Amino acid sequence: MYTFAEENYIKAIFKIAEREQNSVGTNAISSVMKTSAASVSDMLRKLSDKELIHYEKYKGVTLTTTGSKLATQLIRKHRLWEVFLVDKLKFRWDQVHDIAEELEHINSDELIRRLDVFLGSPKFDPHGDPIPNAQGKFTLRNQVTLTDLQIEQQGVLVGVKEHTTPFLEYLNDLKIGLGTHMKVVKINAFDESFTIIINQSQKHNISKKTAANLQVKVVK
Amino acid sequence: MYTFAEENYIKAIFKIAEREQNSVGTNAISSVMKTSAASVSDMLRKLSDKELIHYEKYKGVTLTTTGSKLATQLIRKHRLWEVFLVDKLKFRWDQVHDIAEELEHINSDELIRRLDVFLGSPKFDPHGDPIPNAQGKFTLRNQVTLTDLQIEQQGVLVGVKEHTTPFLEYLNDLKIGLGTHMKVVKINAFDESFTIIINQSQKHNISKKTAANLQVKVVK
DNA sequence: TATATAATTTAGACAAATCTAAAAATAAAC
DNA sequence: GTTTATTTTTAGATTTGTCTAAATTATATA
Repeated sequence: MYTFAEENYIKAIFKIAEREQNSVGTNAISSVMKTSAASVSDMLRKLSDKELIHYEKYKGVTLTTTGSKLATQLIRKHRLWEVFLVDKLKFRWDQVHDIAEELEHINSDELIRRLDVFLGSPKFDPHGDPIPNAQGKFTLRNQVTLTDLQIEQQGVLVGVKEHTTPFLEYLNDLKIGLGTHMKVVKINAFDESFTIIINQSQKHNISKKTAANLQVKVVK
Repeated sequence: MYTFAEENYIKAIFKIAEREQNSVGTNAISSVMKTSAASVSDMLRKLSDKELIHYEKYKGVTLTTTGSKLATQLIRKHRLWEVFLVDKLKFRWDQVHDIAEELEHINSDELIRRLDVFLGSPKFDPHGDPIPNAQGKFTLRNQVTLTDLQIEQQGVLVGVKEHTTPFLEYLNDLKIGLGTHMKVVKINAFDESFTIIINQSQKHNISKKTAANLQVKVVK
């Protein structure tokens, strides 16, 4: 079995590799893990010894098949626990990340199998992120970020890229949540901010940065 | 906050102190924790520095108020999670101890508060052990071990002292569980074993050791 | 009570995960 | 294509939790 630290490194590597296509560098990991580059170097040697990553000094790393499976199973556990916390324990979506971060390290395949059944085998978590199945396969979905929409185009919020409490609380304040209908009515040349109408009623002005973190399914 | 190791030591000390009245010795702890006495000595110094235990070298330890609160909260968490695993995820009572042993270290008061509500604020866990409330108070119950019963006396199983899988599986095989009615029909002089009738039908012979691990509420 | 036995602590070591400071390798700039 | 800057690794320490072996203290026995 793996330590919490090892599991967290593998998750970090997976996440970085998801956006940057090529191999993952030490600095990128140290920034995600909030540790020194030296600590990362030490850990990479260990992860390589355990055959979770392919590692060549100074060349960055990629996950092995084993490492990749571990990462998707951790993500599966994290997201299933988030569904439990929101659906069953009635937490808000902005409260669940840190608790799930601990719960994902609980070690029992049977537990996750049963939790999945108990929750009705959900395909997406409370932030709209897909939950990989037991084989590590993610459900794909047609989605774009709000910034991809033109004026007068409309979408339904299906996900958020950023999971931090401040961002989610900001969306709560705006009464924006998964399922919220949004129509772009103006893109402001000066600061590239978006003026949107949510659920055919409330008008809001949101920054480009905010819009870039909203994933929507286009509707006509 | 405390490390897993520290929490496990505090739980061990609490459990030993529960049965032995006086202060708890290093060897007793090392035997429960399956570590060397030397490791225990090291840890006792740390726990004492953190004011979780009263410690005088060579004199054994007792929990401070802080230590005692920590112990009961860990027990509360452990037992609530066991209820979740059995009631909601449909695990058997012999499968839940090890998983709860991990879950009890998850750190969120709000999580436990909500879990308790979700489960309907249960007062006993799947093994019949009382669940301390948020203030650390245990519900008491009139109970004796089966060995305290005389011939022809009857009881209902309300708890088991031993939580190991082999013991609980043995009880499963005998169709003995919480709520099972049992009547002592014979105490065998030779090996002190008990002959009992369960649920007015099946007759079983169980060892004194087994009987001593069954907690019953006397019925007439 | 003196001595043997048991319990406990100390000494010294090790693995895991981290750090800072310094060295080495790679990439960027001129 | 050197030189400079950046990235990465190594060296040497530290903390936590553990170990074995040796020393010390307490308890039991004769």
